[in-house]
Amino acid sequence: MSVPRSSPVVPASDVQSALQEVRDRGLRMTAARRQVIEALYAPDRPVTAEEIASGLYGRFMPCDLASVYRNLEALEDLGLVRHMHLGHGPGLYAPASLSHEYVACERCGRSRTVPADCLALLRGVVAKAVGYRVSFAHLPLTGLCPTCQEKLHVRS
Amino acid sequence: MSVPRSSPVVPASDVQSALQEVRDRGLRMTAARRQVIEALYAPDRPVTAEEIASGLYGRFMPCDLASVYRNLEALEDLGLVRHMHLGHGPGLYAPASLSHEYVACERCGRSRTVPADCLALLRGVVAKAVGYRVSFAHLPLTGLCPTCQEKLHVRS
DNA sequence: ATCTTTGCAAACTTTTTGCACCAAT
DNA sequence: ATTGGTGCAAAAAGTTTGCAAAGAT
Repeated sequence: MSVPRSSPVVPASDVQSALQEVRDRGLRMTAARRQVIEALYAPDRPVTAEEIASGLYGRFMPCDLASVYRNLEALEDLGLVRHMHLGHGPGLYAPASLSHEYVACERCGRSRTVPADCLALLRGVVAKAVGYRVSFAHLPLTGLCPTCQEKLHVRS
Repeated sequence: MSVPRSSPVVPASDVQSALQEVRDRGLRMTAARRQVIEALYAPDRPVTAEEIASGLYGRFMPCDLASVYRNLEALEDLGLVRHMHLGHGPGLYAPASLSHEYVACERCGRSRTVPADCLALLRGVVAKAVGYRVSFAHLPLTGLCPTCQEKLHVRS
């Protein structure tokens, strides 16, 4: 026991197993690296490198932005982290262990997860139509969320 | 009668009507603006601002990159142009009049168009599953093209 | 003559890289 | 004692902005 660590909201097993995985793969466990990992698992949403570097609004110790990027790349190589782009603005990083994909609203930015069976259906439709095997991880689906559809009077 | 213009490959009507539209909307027809418009319509694929500024590999007169960006923004405001992102790298611009969307291969970069009925099907699936009204214009679908699937031995 | 638009240069944003020092193993 | 990782600073890469001069109307 004795886990007097930073964030109380974190699903401990995920963070812990990520930390373990990193050590097992022979990477050194430094302060910066731990902050990056914990910051990634703390919120329930993808975060920017800048947010991680700044300590996620006081929840963690800040560390250098370059180190954050280098760590994110290392973690991505290990398959623990993935990133996505929403067009303009910085890239968004999330634990790869979260097996779902996202739809993001182009207007308000709110994103939600897409159930796996829906993703499978989408892949089937595209595969049949054009033969591509589509993924929704690096460039997530985007569109208008129900709320913004109302605000913009989008019909049906 | 007397159309000694730059590109012979262009579907003339589109370029011409775009040029007309711009004039009709009260924008001045400058050399730089014409180059941007013609360069957008010339190739059968989305192009980068840099490509346009450089004269599209000798096909058009080069012009300043800042002017290209300003013109692209103006044309986008007019609804004549749209742009999309493929993650890393520069944005890609295309005439908005082309009513189709794209799937891009994450590995080789090759992109092809997605038939409208397939897009409608995709929208239906997502709308039913999560209520979002998805678009594929700003962030196109990405995945692996059939060729790259083979090369990577992706099953089925 | 007016007032957009241009080209150039500089700023800005996001990400990468070089390097000397530090610290995990 | 190694050598991987860190912080800092500078460089890239893509895009935006300020401004005086050029040019379309």
